[in-house]
Amino acid sequence: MELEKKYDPSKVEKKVYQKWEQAEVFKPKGGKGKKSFSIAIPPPNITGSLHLGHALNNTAQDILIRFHRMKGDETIWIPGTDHAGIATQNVVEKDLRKNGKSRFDLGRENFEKRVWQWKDEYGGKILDQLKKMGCSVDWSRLAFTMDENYIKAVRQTFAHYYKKGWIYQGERVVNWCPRCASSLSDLEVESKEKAGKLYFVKYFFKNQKSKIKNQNGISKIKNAESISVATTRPETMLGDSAVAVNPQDARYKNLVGRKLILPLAGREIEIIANSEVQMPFGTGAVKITPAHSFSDFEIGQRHNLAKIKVIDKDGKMFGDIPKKYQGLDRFQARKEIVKDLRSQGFLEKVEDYEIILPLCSRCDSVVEPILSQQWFLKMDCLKKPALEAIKSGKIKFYPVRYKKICYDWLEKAYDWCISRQLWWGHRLPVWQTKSKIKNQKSKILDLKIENCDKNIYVGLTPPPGEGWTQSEDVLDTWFSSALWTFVTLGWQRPGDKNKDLEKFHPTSVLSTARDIIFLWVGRMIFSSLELTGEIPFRKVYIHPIVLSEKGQRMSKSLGTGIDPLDLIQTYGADAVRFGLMYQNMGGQDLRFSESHIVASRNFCNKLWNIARFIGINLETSKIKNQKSKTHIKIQKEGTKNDKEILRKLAEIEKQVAKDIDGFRFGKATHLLYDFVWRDLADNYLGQAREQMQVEKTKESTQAILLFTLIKILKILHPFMPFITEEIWSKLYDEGLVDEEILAIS
RNA sequence: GCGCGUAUAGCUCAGGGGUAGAGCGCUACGUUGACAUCGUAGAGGCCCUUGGUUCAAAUCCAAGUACGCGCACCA
Repeated sequence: MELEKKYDPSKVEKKVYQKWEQAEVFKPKGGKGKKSFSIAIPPPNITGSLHLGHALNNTAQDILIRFHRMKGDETIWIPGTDHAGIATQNVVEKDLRKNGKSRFDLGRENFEKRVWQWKDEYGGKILDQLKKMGCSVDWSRLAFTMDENYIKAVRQTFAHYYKKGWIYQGERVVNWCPRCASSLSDLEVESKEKAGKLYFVKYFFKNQKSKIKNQNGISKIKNAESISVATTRPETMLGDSAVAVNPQDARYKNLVGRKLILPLAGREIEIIANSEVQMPFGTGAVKITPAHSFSDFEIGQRHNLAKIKVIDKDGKMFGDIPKKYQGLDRFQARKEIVKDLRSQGFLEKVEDYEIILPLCSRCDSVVEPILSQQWFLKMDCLKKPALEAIKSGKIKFYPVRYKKICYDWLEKAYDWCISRQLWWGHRLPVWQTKSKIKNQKSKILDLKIENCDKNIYVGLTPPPGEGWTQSEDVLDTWFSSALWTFVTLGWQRPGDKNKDLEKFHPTSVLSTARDIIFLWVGRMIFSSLELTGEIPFRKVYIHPIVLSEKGQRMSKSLGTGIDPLDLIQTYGADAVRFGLMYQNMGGQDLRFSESHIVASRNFCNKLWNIARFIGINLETSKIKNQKSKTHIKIQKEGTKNDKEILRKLAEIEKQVAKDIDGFRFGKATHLLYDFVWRDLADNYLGQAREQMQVEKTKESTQAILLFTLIKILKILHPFMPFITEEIWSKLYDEGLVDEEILAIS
């Protein structure tokens, strides 16, 4: 067997991948008594290209898949991409802006077309990257969260919830991003601390009204009877409908019920008692703005206060407010209002204060709590079985600490705002009509439920008849990705592919990063349990997040990102895979160091040269004619060295299998590295050289060398599939192994 | 504020109750040897701090410090 002196991945990888594809080795192979093993890939967003985190995650999954496939399990790994509503919309808008255009210039329909173009381009790139990584996914089952059947499944799900009465429409305060012009879920909001101010504003009692109105100077109203409130957001005061104090607060006890005149606006508001007010904070009196604050909304509900909107969806002041503030940007308005409060004597003092700014996780704009009409999904009934599945251990977490994190979130999750005011995504399957419905009980054919209610129709297809308009809103992107494991396996899809669902669901493993435990993992669990009656996966593997060597987040804009494709080009896919796993020791983060990729590249070459050494020293003609090529009589005849290497080899095989099973990829690669380099190359190869000089031990040593090579290729294959397959093919060409393709041997 | 994670060589990290380990980097030497993507030799460590357990602690326990992450409506 002749091998070139150096292993050159660029000559091998493409060829090998094509060979696998042609032989259809990635498709599940059934058989009697076969266990099934399945993974649905966390579908990458179509926003751009894959980063090192994806490379790590996909390598981990490919190791699992290849390991089980070689074990003889019926194995499937489903690839796909996520339409990623708000994220994708934003990148496409950004792209448009380069040409000075906005989505409004295109209009909704053309904008959607544009995003589909984007999807074709970038979705394709992402899939190509999976190939370059060597991922053994079943391409015949490629999925996208906006495939035709996926759309149908999403609508079916919406209708299902709606029928159960778990979806409702309501006017609530939601996180609103003025730039994205959409509502956001809590999980899409990031909090950042920032230096700000705390403004102390005097609200005067009603009987002082005339005095205030005639007021020009500060001195005159100084003695007027007033109550002081502290706020970080004075611009919202125009929407105040009360001032709240703690009923326990001796300072204000007697003032409850008194009327105040709202500064600048001149409206009358009341002092109310609320036990949630923290007495030590500020002045102990807090202004209540039900339309622009989550907590104030709650208080407002309880006290039946007016919800006065003063900030519009574009972030500008509007509504029933003094003319001079109309149309002002919210931050400009704050300046103006503070100025006016000061000049009119309402501003008592200003203190420095660290405020927590809510920011849009997609575009970094300051999020505005705004009262608006949205759709919600009730969590009460959905979360119970999910909690049970986690608690009971039906779903296991690796590392185990994430179990509690997921459980705690789910336990206190409240109703999920599922509507978004975007153009890209699954439009709500809700139609409304202004005209009176003649036949209130008109049956809905495709759902067979009576879902006409308040002129609302919910169904898979538009309702019969004229005058219906579909909701402009789209669903939160996680509403659809929550269905990923079972929709990709054919849930609600007619035809014979539904066998997949039976065979492969629940999936075996979900491998993902910790930052989407809430967004995705939790929601998959309750969605799957409700819709299929099954858990979506048995094990959840949470892999470390890949940081730069300095500990920063990998990010293109920071210049800290590393393109896995560049690494693959330099070092080869196997080296990138092995190097990433070598660093994956199970911590919550991983500081990526290229030195380990270098080491892995060298390791590949080491392996190559071990094979070369063995190839040179084998008398292939002899072995070829043996019935079983790896059959060797080592037990009795072996030297001390032989026994030692074979014992270690057996140990490694066992240990690596255990480690893969327990998601200890780092440990497995360390073991393999040390065995191959130290025990095999450094020690045994030298010993073997000597043993082969002696006629008595020559033949058995050759047999052991071949046996060890074959074994180690198999053990290493899930980690470094290309080089092992290439060496294997050389062995096959020489007639040293029976099976043609290592990946399924 | 609450919770979680991490702390070992210049860097990235293993290990683990009893002489401190790897890769990368660095220094010196070495190509007839499967491999210079290699080999041999070497420099380089209060194993975060303080207590506790122990014959013995880098390791186990507790507290502290630093850094990172997550959650939380304190206006």
